[in-house]
Amino acid sequence: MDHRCEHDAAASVGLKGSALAQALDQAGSRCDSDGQRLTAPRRRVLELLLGAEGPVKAYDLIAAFGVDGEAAKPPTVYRALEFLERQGFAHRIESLNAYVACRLGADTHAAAFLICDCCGATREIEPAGADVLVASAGRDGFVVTNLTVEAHGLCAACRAS
Amino acid sequence: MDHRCEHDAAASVGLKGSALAQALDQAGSRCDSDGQRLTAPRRRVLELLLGAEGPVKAYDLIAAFGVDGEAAKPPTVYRALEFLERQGFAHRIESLNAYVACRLGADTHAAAFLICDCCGATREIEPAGADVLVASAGRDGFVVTNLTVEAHGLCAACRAS
DNA sequence: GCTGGAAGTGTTATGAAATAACATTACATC
DNA sequence: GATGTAATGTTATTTCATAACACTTCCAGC
Ligand SMILES: [Zn+2]
Ligand SMILES: [Zn+2]
Ligand SMILES: [Zn+2]
Ligand SMILES: [Zn+2]
Repeated sequence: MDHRCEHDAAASVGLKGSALAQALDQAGSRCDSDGQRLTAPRRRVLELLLGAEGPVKAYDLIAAFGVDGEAAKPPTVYRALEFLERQGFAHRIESLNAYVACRLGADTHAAAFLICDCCGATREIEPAGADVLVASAGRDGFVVTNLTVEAHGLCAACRAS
Repeated sequence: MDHRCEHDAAASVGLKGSALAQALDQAGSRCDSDGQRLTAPRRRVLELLLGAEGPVKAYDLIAAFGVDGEAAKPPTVYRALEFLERQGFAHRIESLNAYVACRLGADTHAAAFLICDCCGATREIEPAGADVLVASAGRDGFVVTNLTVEAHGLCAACRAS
């Protein structure tokens, strides 16, 4: 789980400037049409996630929350994260105790991640094979409402070295 | 995640008596042939997991550790859990912060769980579709060493009510 | 059998992650 | 502008997990 090598974490680059503003506006629009409110703290946490280069710990969000360097109170951030997750704007990565902005857009969806245990790079992927599992569960009468897949391993860069 | 209904958690029944003893002996044998040691604390934690009816929290293991009702120290149990997971005798369920004995036997393997958010029943299943995902990751140069799938939803019993 | 190193354990203390509980404020609807 | 709901602010606490270091057990090689 920790970085055990000297590689650049080739994680998805965080959004900046107008790209960031645009992504936030998009989120705002989707909230509007869904009857949801992208309030200030929610927007701020999403901004931090979108701007980050990889998964972010809750307490790092808490520390970075205030524009003036002032920390937030934990519930402020945890509530925002809960909302963002519910709306499909963010995912929690259970095996890291960390959070990422969704990079696949669209609605709430099964989340799948490839997590390099060497450099820490984390990539959200289409959950290939998820339909098979959901169908298999359905045959037993189990209805899946939420599915998470977390694959740990080594990325191409770290394997090469 | 909490029990929100009055159903019996139709979880896998915990092992007792000779079945439990046999399972522990089997684990011991497998450790022997693998050059591993199923020491007393490891064996005790595995015993607690095998005897439980579902996922168990680490601090519940800590509290139940002493046969005389005396609690263990956290590192004792966490180390044992780490070992049991490494050997494939137990799994950590990330989305519950809880641990279960592996019910599929055999070696270390991808773990998949169906978790009923209503009654709490948790079932380990064969990770259908996992091969597809691993193959897909492999095409990108990512080698999966460890895969976890956690599906939340409603079990047949809870859906029926 | 002694011995040296590795693996495992005991113990104390601390750190990290998340939530409970309750007061207060914003917001839409009537 | 009254009313109810959703969201936020704030304090405190709970839950989960690990760091650090001393001590013991085990086994291989002498
Ligand atoms: Zn996503
Ligand atoms: Zn890597
Ligand atoms: Zn298993
Ligand atoms: Zn159920």
